[in-house]
Amino acid sequence: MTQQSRPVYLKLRDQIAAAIIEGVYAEGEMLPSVRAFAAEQGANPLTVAKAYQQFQADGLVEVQRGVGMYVVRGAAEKLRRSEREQFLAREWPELKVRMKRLGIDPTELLAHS
Amino acid sequence: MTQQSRPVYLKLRDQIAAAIIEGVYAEGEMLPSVRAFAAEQGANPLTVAKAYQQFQADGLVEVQRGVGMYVVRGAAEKLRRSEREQFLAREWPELKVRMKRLGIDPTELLAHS
DNA sequence: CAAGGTGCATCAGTGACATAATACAGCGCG
DNA sequence: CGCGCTGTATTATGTCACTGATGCACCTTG
Repeated sequence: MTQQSRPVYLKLRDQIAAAIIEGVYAEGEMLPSVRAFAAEQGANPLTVAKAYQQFQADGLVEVQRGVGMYVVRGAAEKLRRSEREQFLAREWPELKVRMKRLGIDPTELLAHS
Repeated sequence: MTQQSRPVYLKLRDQIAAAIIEGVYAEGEMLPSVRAFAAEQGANPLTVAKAYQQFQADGLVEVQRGVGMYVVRGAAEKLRRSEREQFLAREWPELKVRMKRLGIDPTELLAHS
């Protein structure tokens, strides 16, 4: 049967993204080192590095070799915008279809807030 | 960068589940044979069989050896209920948190219907 | 310079996934 | 019965994402 568990590096990636957006890792500040974060999360440093890499590629964090990775100014808002766009374009459409198929009314769900 | 492509057998499984709920494969009727469906989808018969297996295990389809797999009566509603429950319990909570973080107002999305 | 911290490149191992080639057991129909 | 269709069990192979261990280059600090 196997399973389909979300890869660790993606979980970490989402977790970090949320932290950046919410200001836990404020702009201009340093991200936890790959080793520190790995130890904290019980993961492998390389796996953490893989999660960090995407932010670096997107220009959301800057690497100072031998020092660490810093959150770029405007990263939080930039990240929020791109994630928002991704969500609306990719996930929401099929999500809406699926909810309709399951007989779920989105407006009803908001009442339980 | 790798990918994160959903396994084929899970895609097929979702596709079939949707078809059952929507009545494309009506109750009492026969599902496409593993070979036929495999040829149609460009997949391997074994992969299709793997997708079918879950429905069989959940008692949603019945196997008549040498004949084919039939959709059990009440399968559509049963499937809808279980999927609905899954969605509300597992996906929606974190989805709600995530939407809030991204500054997305669910009510706004309904306007685009 | 020496020590300890950073990220990162390289190589390797593991397991899920998909495909393939057969073979078998059961059923329907001519 | 014989043919063709069902699902399924078996075995094998190949691929690839994921994870991990090791070592290196770079920086800061004392």
